Amino acid sequence: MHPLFHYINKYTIISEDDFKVFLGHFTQKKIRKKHFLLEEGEIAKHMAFIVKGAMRQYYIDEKGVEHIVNLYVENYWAVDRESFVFCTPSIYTIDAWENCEVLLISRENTLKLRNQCRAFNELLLTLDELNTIATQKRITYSISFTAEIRYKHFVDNYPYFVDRFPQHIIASYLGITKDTLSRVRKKILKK
Amino acid sequence: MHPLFHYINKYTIISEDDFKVFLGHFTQKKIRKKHFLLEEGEIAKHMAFIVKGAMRQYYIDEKGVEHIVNLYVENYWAVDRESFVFCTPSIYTIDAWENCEVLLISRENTLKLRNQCRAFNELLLTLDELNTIATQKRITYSISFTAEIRYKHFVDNYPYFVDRFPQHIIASYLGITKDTLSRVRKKILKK
DNA sequence: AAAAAACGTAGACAAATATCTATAAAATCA
DNA sequence: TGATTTTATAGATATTTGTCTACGTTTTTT
Repeated sequence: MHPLFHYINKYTIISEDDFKVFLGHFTQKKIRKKHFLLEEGEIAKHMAFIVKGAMRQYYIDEKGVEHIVNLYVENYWAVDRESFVFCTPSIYTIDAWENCEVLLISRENTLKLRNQCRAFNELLLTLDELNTIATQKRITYSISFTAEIRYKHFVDNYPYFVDRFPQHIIASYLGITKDTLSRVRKKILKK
Repeated sequence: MHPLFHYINKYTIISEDDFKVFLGHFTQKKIRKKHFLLEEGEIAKHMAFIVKGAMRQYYIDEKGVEHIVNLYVENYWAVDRESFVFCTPSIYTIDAWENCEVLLISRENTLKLRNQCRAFNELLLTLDELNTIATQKRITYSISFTAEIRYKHFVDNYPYFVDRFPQHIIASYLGITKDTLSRVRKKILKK
């Protein structure tokens, strides 16, 4: 059975027939390590469901420093939502950290599915709801806690990111430098 | 015409009849300044649409320090989404910064409306979409920029918050202390 | 297998931010 | 009006975090 079918059934009920229609709105693609799903300045033409692999989304500042804003692995949706919805040039880059297999859906096709397929609406609602909850938490941690607590929380809640991305990526995701994360880890190990 | 009717029509199309059904799922309430919409440890029973007034949502840490995670004024929805959706005790407090008039909808009634009213689904989808975009931006700024740039960006994008909340609240929202914000402002004025 | 790139850690120092105490002005309350 | 609370700022100092350079290890590429 298709991996996306399993995935959708975690969130809503969909018949096999509806799923065929659903899947018909996606295209398959392989993205090799270090290649781009989205480059800064481009308009995000697709949402990508990650079947296999790992990706990262980052903002590059005036000094050329990358700031990781999102990490993605299997069953995540990778997209700059703002660019995708408003068709504005993205300030983000999304690239493959590992070789990836993704399913792409265009903005046009999301709108079609929203009209045709109840399950897709349910899915979108649920995903945005969960995303809203998760980002709220991330903001709360970011403004309330020290780097040490934020890192501990990250390790507890996202062990699969810790396994697949190096420390400097995780540091950036947490809004600190790799040097600071290295010190934080040293401090934790001493205890 | 009802303020909520205007509001909904910014995001989707709704007939006056449907709006009556819609509105029937809400209850009116006044919340006086410093009174609570939600207290830490409670389960969020309602989403609140703010017709008039201003509210703030904050997390209180072990030291008793308040960390402002959200600010709300007219036409904002105030809620701890996590608590509301999963019926778990909230870690947040939401209180009225000014005397408020709100429209409350229970979890039960949101689910009813989701089944009955296409416009409500559209509205939810759009709101979560916009919220996803806005929080993504907030996270990007939080991990990428200095306090000074974050504050400038805040003033440019949320002048109506600057007008209605004191500096120490805005400082907390930005994840810095009031002292730091005061210095940042001094530095900006010098230029 | 050799070369190159990426990664993690370390130390010295700089910069940003927090903490604490104090004070004065402004807003609110009684 | 007078008293109280809230708000904003300031200075001195402590703490946290960033910057930079260096080095050894691991991983990847050729």
